[in-house]
Amino acid sequence: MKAERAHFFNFLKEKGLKLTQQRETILNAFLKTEKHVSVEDLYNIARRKDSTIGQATVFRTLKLLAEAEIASHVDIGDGIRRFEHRYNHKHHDHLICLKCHKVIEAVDESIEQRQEALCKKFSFQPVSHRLEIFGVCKKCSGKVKN
Amino acid sequence: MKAERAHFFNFLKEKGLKLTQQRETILNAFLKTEKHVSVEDLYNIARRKDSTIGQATVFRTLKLLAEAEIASHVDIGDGIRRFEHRYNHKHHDHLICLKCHKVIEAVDESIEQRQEALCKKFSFQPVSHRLEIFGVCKKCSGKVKN
DNA sequence: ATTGATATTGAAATTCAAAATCAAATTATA
DNA sequence: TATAATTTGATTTTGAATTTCAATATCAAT
Repeated sequence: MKAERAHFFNFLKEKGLKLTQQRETILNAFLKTEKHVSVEDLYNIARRKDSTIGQATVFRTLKLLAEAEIASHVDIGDGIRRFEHRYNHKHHDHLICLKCHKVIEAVDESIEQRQEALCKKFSFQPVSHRLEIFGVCKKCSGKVKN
Repeated sequence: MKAERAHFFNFLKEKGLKLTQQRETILNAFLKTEKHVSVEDLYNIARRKDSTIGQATVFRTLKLLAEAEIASHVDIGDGIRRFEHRYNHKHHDHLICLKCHKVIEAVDESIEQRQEALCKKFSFQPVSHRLEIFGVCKKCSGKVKN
């Protein structure tokens, strides 16, 4: 978490951008949560530290965090853009529960390898990828109804 | 294509819905194109057959086609919902070119199998999944610039 | 073919997240 | 601390998705 902060401060400096209280507050809030947050989610969290922070600033700071490769987008299929930690986090796939909306992060090396092979087959140079599996998690499949 | 039409007509009947000229025109237009179309794309295509058709009807008909499992959603990452053929089409992954936006459809059985295994590991019951690989296609990577 | 109950249509309005605007406030550098 | 540049937050705007509603079309039963 120290490293992310240093990385972000450096990123700002290199871009000629300024380190503001708001950006720091928002970064800290983002780093502290392990959830997949939307702009609004993080806005509500950050506001607890500084009630004057605006949605627009959260929106813009998340964009910067994505540029700085500290955050990345996640789409869990509900049309709302969410963000997750990226800095020093390995790529992973998502298992998304359709009932409780929990998101499980999973890695499978052999899937990754097969993807590479698939790309080679089409002479396609992969830049990024995403795998989302929608279904019912263990907890929810135990329940009788809903 | 005959089969899809029969399937859709049957779907409508079972739901107590009506077969209208517009729905038929839109279905035909959808079946004829092999592209990944947005509502607007299909609206423009369908309008060539019947200039009085409205966007809302195309929107609603595509929704019905998705319910009837004739169409399914594709998200190529630009925030616009597109649709592709689903009826009697096997599940496939997408290789999406970031430069020319071409979409390659690919299937890899071993990836599918590994996904199943991954779900088992988490006692997760998969319902659907999607794999999108973003990168540069063969054609575009040959070019010197852009 | 006609009827009548019900579904559908298209134009327009609404919704809602994402993005842009702008005057006032803040920051970094000299 | 003065200055130039960036940032902020309230607000507005955008644009795709979705809904509304009065007029129209469909279809099963006459």
